[in-house]
Amino acid sequence: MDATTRPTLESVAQRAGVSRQTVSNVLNAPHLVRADTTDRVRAAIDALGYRPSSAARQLRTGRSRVLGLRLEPVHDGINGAVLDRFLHALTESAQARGYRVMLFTAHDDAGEIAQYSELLDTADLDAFVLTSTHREDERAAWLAERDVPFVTFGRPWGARPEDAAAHPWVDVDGSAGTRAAVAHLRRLGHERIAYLGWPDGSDVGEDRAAGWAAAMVDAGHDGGLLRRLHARVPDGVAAGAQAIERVLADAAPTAVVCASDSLALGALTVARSQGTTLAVVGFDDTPVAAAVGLTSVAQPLSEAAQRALDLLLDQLDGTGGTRSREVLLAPHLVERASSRTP
Amino acid sequence: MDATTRPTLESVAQRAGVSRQTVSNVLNAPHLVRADTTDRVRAAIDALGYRPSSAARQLRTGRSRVLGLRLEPVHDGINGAVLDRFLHALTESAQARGYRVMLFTAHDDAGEIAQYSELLDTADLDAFVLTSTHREDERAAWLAERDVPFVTFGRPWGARPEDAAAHPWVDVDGSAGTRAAVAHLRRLGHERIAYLGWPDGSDVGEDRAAGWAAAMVDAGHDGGLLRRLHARVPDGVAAGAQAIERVLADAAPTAVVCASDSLALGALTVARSQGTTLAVVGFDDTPVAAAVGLTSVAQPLSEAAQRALDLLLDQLDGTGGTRSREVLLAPHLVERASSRTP
DNA sequence: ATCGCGACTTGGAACGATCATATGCACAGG
DNA sequence: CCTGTGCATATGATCGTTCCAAGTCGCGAT
Repeated sequence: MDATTRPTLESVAQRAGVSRQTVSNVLNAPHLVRADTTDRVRAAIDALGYRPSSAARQLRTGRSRVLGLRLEPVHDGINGAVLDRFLHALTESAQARGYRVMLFTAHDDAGEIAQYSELLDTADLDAFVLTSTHREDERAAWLAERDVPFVTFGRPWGARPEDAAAHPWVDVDGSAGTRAAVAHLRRLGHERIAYLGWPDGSDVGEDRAAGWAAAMVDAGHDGGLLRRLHARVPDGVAAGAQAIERVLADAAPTAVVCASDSLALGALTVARSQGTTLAVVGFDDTPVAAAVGLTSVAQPLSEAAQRALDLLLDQLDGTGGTRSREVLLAPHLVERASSRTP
Repeated sequence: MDATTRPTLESVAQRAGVSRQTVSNVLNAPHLVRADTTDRVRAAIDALGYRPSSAARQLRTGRSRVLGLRLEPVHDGINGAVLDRFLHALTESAQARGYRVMLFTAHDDAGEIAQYSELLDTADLDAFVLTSTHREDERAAWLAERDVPFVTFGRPWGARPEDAAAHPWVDVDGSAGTRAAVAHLRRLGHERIAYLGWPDGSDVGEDRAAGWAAAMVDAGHDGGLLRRLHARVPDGVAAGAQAIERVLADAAPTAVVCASDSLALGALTVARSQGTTLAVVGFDDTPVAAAVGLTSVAQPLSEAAQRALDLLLDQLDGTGGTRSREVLLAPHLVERASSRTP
């Protein structure tokens, strides 16, 4: 009983009166070991407080049970909270399955790829989780080329249909989110429902805008009015405020659906200061939305993280147990005071 | 040139015409190797694209160059952004020094300690960074007892003076922050400056409140008025709004300093909706503050992370180069539209 | 010419796990 | 009675690095 030395497979084996390999089998291939031997070994493991050294295992197997994720700079803390919650859920799910999350930073995609390369070479990371996918994302191609398991949180955006199945991914259906927002507002009696979205070029933005537009067309609105109800501005509270003022003056909507809580917060501020009864719906259900009573489209981040992990484990262990390699989750609307009857 | 096999010390040594150990020395103890030999070895390393296996190194040395950090659940995304930015800065600094950050989650301090134990045993983590320190924090004692290097982001709060030097820590001087806020407001001509803080029991809260109180006493205000200007409410936007209404009615302040941006946002909302010219100063300079034009006390999070890392490296390598084991950083005020002349 | 010394280099052992292969053993079939 | 089969367990080799003790080399001193 030397308290200073960590127990190893060898010392456990000695105590249980078996060999190294038998102890290893108890842990990694229990079906090979007879029940009574297993019991004796387990007792020895508990008695000594044995825990396997991941360094030794990693050296031998080439696997580390560690996932890599790039921590992006906090551009906008309002929307940044989305990734924060995803990260927390991912860490928790991974931990429950015996995996860890290791962070790294990079200033651009090329830097991220350089980090992949270094982490794979030195730390033997098992897989990566990519966020903020975008058009012509070279990161996915780089990893795929090298047969490194990975999932993206975000669809593979691209013009060609085969891009959609390029690699495993998890995403939230933004279009369904804005559609639900419109449905909610129409149920409350709103008809002229505006949309505050981002400028062209953002695929996520197009997706969210498309849901609103489709729902409005379904409701019988024609193209001319839709164009006047649709503002495209860069993300931000101030931009949202200015945009809603223009749209209010031009098209007199009674409600507005926004591509983000930032834009929605701007709209809400204007509405409240002008005493207007404009109903506002945001997107992402950030803590700010909860704080100011803003109805918002909530992404199921916890589930997204769980599913992303499943997709990874399928590639790593085969223990993920998923059917499809593409997972599109439906968001749900969190109703608060900002959406009321017109 | 076998593309399928990673280069090892051995293959580099062969190519350079030296032995394994010499290559290792070039990397870890360059002073032992003659200059021309070093050059040849370096050339071989570059030619083969050699990168040391951290698993093998870890197995031999018992060090992993990995830091552990508990990712707390996102209680309030407004203030949660503070830890988010700290984490980003920490990851970046660590990466620059050859260290990585590994995450874990836990539901309470006991769970966190269980994770320490497991991570130390299995993954040989080199050190931990603790956040959200509080009174009678058992985590620090557990780690200290086992001689595990760690730093806390947050002072060791405790009654006895010797607690302050219990272990290395980095913190931001909240008291100096609120003091600076009061000074700023007085410079603008404000005299009756209220304070929205948290209920008793939060050491961070007491610290911030103390700065305001001291500055007000310096300005010649007496205890009676101070008590009426000081509200204690749980954190949150709604709580902030209600509290400022009470204080406005009771003590008629022209400005208010808040313990958080959440409280400040509540105060600001009330001020704007009532058309009052109340000046508001928040705390933490979260992205929300920037978004809504709220003057706020900014914590130097990037520097805090850097200093925390230095304190760790001092314990690990001796390469941190710090003098003191306690680092108290001064915050600075970010002035925006919410603070104006009365 | 030999020795000693310092500067540099070398090969073996070790870290703690897993892989591949070998052995012991019980039992059934020829 | 011997052999083949299958299962449970044991043994040796290996992953790639660093530690350790011993080795080689050139060069000036004796």
